[in-house]
Amino acid sequence: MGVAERKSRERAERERCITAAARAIAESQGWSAVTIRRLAEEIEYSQPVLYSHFENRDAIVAAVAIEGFQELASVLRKAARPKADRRTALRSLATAYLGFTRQHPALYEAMFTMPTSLRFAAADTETALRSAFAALAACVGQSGNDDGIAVETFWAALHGLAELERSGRIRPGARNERLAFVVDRFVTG
Amino acid sequence: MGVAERKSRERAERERCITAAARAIAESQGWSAVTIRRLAEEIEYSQPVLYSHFENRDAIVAAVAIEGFQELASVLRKAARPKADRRTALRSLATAYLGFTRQHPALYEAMFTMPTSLRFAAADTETALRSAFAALAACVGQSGNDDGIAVETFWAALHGLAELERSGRIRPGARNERLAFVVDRFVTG
DNA sequence: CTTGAAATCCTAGCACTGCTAGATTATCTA
DNA sequence: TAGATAATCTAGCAGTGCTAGGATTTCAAG
Repeated sequence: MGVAERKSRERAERERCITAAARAIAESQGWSAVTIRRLAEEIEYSQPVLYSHFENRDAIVAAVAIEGFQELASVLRKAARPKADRRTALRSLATAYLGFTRQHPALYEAMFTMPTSLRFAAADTETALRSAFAALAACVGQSGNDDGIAVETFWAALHGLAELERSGRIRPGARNERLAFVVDRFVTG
Repeated sequence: MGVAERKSRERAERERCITAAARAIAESQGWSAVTIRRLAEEIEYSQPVLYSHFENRDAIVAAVAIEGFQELASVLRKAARPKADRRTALRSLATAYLGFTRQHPALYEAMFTMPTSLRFAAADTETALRSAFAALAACVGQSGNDDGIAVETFWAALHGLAELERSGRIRPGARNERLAFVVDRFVTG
């Protein structure tokens, strides 16, 4: 009896629709426009249906964030293809990271700025986050026994640049100079 | 007739109470607990009175953020007292910055994470923000004609560390190592 | 094909939010 | 003391996340 499979497939598809709608609305009108009623209207179901898929609104944001971590990991892996020297490798990585944050600001917001409960979420979060971090670590590497200090710090520098740029606290014109500067600090790592 | 002066003094005092209450509630229960009704109850006035002081809720958050920028500038200025070498100066600055973010997480959140409209706010924001930035620049300095690139990047590194640490994305135990690492990258600036 | 159970879904509503119009009260001037 | 002005409150709107309980559909057994 394939009826159970069909139902579960339809459920999965509907769940995909919910996160897709949430992401689309957030990216075009901000996360405050992502309301349960709006999402329900979008998928053409009543509001309570959403709560059979997600525990609450934050869980929807978290689901989108996990998507984001997976995509970021993929982007970083592609950017970290073995390059000639360390400088161009780091530059490629940093460019990819900052490009991602600029192309998907709402997604990045869901990943880092929004829900404080995300770090306690399902194991998916952990693995997706670790995957993205691993992509960073593979490129930044660790000199001697620094135990990932360099990777964490490099990540923090990129994240800080992304956030300050997004909020308009640093000059957008000097973007490339800052990128070159931060890469320069880390080539001799 | 000092009646007008008294009234304006009382108004200013009440305004101070509002931001103080907002800040206190935010720091103890998060910004989501800072509601207009709650603030009204706190200052023992009805809700509409708040709107004779601030245009909307965001303006209250912005007012708290400005306070934060002023305090951060003060903290950084104190930490940037002329030291022997550049390394200890940078280390003192970074320690002060990260200490501030840890001691006033909600305040820092209002300053950087929360309202996207803050950068367009009153001139007070600009001056307060510039003041804090100047305190950073005075210590980091700029080698040659980099036009503040080093300062912006250093700031971004600190901000990134603060955010990733707050959200539990990097190990809290390695805090000092990261601080030493980032300072190390910038001594030869 | 019909029937009863089970899964599915929707209507209606609660408590809360930011915000505001209009009535009410207090305050000061003449 | 009377009138005008300023200050304040009451009551309510539209919207939010979320949920209980009833209605509907779906499916398996007779």
